[in-house]
Amino acid sequence: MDLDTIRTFVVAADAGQFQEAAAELAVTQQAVSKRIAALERSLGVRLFTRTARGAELTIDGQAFLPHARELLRVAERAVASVHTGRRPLRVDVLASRSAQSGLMRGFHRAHPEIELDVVMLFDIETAVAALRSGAIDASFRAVAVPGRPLPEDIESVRVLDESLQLLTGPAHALAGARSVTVSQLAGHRIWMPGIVPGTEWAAYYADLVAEFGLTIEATGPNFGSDALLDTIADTPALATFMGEQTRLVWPADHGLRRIPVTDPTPVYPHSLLWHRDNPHPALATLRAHLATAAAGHGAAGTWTPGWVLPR
Amino acid sequence: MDLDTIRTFVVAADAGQFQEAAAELAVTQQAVSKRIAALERSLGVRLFTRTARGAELTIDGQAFLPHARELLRVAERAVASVHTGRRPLRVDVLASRSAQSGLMRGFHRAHPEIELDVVMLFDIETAVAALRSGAIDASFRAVAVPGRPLPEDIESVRVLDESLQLLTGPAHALAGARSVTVSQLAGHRIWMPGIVPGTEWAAYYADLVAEFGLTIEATGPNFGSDALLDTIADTPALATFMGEQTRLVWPADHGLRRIPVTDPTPVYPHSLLWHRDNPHPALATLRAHLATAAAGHGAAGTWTPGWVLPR
DNA sequence: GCCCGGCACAACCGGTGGTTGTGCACCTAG
DNA sequence: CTAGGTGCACAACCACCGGTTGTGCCGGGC
Repeated sequence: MDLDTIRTFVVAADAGQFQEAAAELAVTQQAVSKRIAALERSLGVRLFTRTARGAELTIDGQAFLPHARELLRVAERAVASVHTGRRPLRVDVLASRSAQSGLMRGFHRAHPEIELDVVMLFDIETAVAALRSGAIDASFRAVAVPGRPLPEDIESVRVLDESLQLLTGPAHALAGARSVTVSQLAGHRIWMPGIVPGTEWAAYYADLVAEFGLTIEATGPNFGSDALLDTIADTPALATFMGEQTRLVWPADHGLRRIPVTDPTPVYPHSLLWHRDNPHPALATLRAHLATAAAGHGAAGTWTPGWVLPR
Repeated sequence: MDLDTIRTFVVAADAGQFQEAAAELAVTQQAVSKRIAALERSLGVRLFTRTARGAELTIDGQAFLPHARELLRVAERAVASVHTGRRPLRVDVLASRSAQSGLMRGFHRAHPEIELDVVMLFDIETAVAALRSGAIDASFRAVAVPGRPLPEDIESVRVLDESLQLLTGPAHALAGARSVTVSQLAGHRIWMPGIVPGTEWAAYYADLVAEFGLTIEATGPNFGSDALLDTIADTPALATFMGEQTRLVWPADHGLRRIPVTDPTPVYPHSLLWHRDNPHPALATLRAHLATAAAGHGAAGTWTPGWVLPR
């Protein structure tokens, strides 16, 4: 199916005749006739009834028309999404089910008129490069990693502290606990496949390990969260960390437990990053929205790495 | 832009390599390569970075991907809309801004999961034929026109009584009235272009004229509601009837007045029609919805033609 | 360093989709 | 009733798009 054909259908439906549609599309009447005939053949229904003074929509044609218009609208938005200049606000998040996506959903609910595109970059270095090049407009990252200060043309504001929770299977030694302290975790194996050395999240967990003497294993390839949850559910000796706001997709609950961690509660500090000179009008709206929506975090009894800037 | 190309892009993005995408699409790797290259050329951006073990999305590619998926979803729905068997519920309404559209909007709000297609047929005869052929699933019409009884396989229920209002320009003699009685309208010219003899709405207005001695002119071609409103606004001697729930689109208010009519208030009786044997599951939902939403009409002091069945 | 996996380029070819030319049906005016 | 005009469809022709096969190049891994 070809969008030119769809457009031809819409123009012909609006014009009420093929002749005029052909003129508008700068092709011959015969070409319009053939396009419509091909579309009708591929759909298996008649879209127009041909009359002596034009062509009018059949019932099927009337039903199809709004869908055809929608198709053209979506196509236009798709093209605009990669068109430099007045494109949707492009935001980099950690993962599609992370707390950051929750923030973006909240922003979308508050400003449904603002077009958004969400991408997921590798690490803060990639994100900063993308911000500077204009490839993205904003990024959620943990900032101020030692040895990797933000360039001065990149600004940031801390928008959300997310508590970490322990995720275990039903047979894990701590599965029955209402909550666990960090010191209780020493000696337990915590498995976090997919941690890549050199990234800002690796730095976060490295600090967590160093400060509290935890055992975090990053071994094995990351086969996705499904495989991770599968293994956690079936392996009594393994647990993992997960943000409290992470939305798990777990068809039948395999007995997974989400257990709060205390004394102190490790929190992951999400900051919004943007380029000082980014002119996208929606960026200011996003910043304003997050400024209001992000209150009430950073409580006592929590832990972040020492390099995290105060709020 | 070709939807096959879009599908190729999505499959390649999911697969992470052209080779596998080609196998899934049953074409050669070279064909995929050419399709992607053509898409990139037409969009003016690079969508994939080619690596030694496949192709991964660029930032632009990541931004484009959800739009591409949406495009395929919309295309699928478009095809389904004309596909016999498990297609959206297809409802015939009088006009896109009529009270019936309001009912359908309410239904859609109550049941957003039900797919709807709205068409506008010529008159009740066409609608009944379309109901019997299965081309539509339901129709809003005024029923029981003399000499045109419903076939026994078509069922109906009265769902909404809509009061008529007088619409005048600012210079009309009645423009200042808070309300007018039907008898006051005698002698005034009421203009309703587009009334086609033989239709059920023509029968309604014919009865209205006969009963109260009004003057309704149906002269002149119907150039659409914009042209009608334009003329009404500028012509002191002309007024027209309009349903109280009709949504007017009138950029800058040209001083149009909507004046209630009383003693009695003419109301247009909207009934829902459907075929006795129509198996569409959403049809029962629509009937149930309208049964609850349609209460509180049919008040005293209103008028309908004698042939209208009691509620 | 060699092999292998994966993408791109080249050459070739068939079919799709455009054009011009023409016929036919229907409406309308005289 | 007929003649003319309008508008769509069919036929023939042709160019180019989009597929194939064949091959080269690049990068990673044993």
